[in-house]
Amino acid sequence: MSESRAGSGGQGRVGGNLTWQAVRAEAIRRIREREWMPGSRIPDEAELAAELGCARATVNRALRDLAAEGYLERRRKGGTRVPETPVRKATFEIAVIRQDVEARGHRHGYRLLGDETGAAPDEIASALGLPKGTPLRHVRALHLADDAPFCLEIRWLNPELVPPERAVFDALSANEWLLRNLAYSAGSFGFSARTADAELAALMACPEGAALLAMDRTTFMDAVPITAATLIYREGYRLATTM
Amino acid sequence: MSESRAGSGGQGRVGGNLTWQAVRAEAIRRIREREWMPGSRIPDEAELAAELGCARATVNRALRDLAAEGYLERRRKGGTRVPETPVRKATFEIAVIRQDVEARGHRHGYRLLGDETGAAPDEIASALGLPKGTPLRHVRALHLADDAPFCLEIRWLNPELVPPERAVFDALSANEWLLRNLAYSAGSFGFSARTADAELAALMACPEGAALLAMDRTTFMDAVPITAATLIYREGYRLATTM
DNA sequence: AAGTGGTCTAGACCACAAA
DNA sequence: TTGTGGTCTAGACCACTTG
Repeated sequence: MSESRAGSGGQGRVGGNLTWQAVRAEAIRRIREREWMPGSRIPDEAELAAELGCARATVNRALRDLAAEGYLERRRKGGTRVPETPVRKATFEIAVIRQDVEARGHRHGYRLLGDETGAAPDEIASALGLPKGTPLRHVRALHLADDAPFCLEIRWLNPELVPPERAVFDALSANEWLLRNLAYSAGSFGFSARTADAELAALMACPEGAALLAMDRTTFMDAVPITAATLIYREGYRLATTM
Repeated sequence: MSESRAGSGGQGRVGGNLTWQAVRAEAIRRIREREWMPGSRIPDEAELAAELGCARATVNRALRDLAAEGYLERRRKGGTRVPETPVRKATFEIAVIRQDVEARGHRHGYRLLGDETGAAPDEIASALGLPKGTPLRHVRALHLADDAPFCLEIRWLNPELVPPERAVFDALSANEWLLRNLAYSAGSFGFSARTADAELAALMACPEGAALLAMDRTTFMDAVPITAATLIYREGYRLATTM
């Protein structure tokens, strides 16, 4: 999705060569001004290249980028179409919690709450594709921002990949250890809202009944489960990104 | 990033040519196995191309893809590095609410709750970069899934771009009208949790005090504000994606 | 069967930022 | 200044899918 978007001066011609950003901009213009109607097929790459006066590869780069952003749909032999109702894509940056805290101008603190290995709850095991009752390492920790609770980290770990002897989370959080030591290859995550029960309220220093943002993730390395985690953020937390 | 990830049989050689996916896979392997250490610089494109036996453009495509995913950091003249603490990127698909409902196997329903134009609250005006008191169109609507409340849409609209005469939201939601009619070029969005007050509880048919997931967005077309919106989802809603 | 996008190559020039 | 990534070109072959 359109990285630097720099080019020679920004866009347009460079002595006769159109940049892919310029092609992209022209395509967006045509979509926005209904020159290319929703649902209709647009000219193929070779045609556009000839019309715009650039190489087909340049057109390809631009249209591929737009397809990744949801502006276009492309299929071999089927051609390129403007979607009836576009599904726009937005990118989130999943940073380490410590960095998140520091980026907000706070001092990061960390407290390990618990770390034991035992049979995983059924829902966790199934989310990781493991048989019921598989032993997993269960870690709970609290991240602080200027000494105030910021994020509760609740996690189940594959003990074979993250053995208690090798990976100690007294000072460095599992969140950070994993990101540094295990490059995951696949996974999923989601957002939901959760009501603070008495225990949560005590931990997060918020009123019982408060609404907290929860983010859950599962990650795998080549189909081998690494971890299932839930991160519960302090009251009022907002996770944001730009498009 | 990394679209189809197909290639000739998946990856690897095609009679002597490495695909960019194969180069990508090899790079990930070297990162994961610490052949390329975190923080260190990796060989430049020309070197890798020679080593792997492919064109530099192929290496470029692979490494550019990895950089977009957060696996690598690239800078001109600075070379390509493995980040100390990677910031992984994940992509969300922002679909029309109706499609979201239907994708979950429900029948979508819609009820317009209100539509008036008046001075915007200060916080809304400032989020859109408008002077205090700018008149905006204020629309509220409820989306239903099988007749049960699914999502409350609260929105402020730029009346010049979305005039009440031209854009009527009796049957088609503003959500869908906008996506169909105004391609936005920039914006931001965020997630947070919100407690249901009495009014919200009544609208969403949930207990007062329930935790609801809220998503807020602002969108612009070439720096011209289009809309600021808050979508409040039913209790228990989870917005998910994969990486 | 054939059309369209997906990708590779080899060579070239340029922009940017580090040395 | 100069090394490294960013991009363009022209030509080629291939893969997927639709007719």
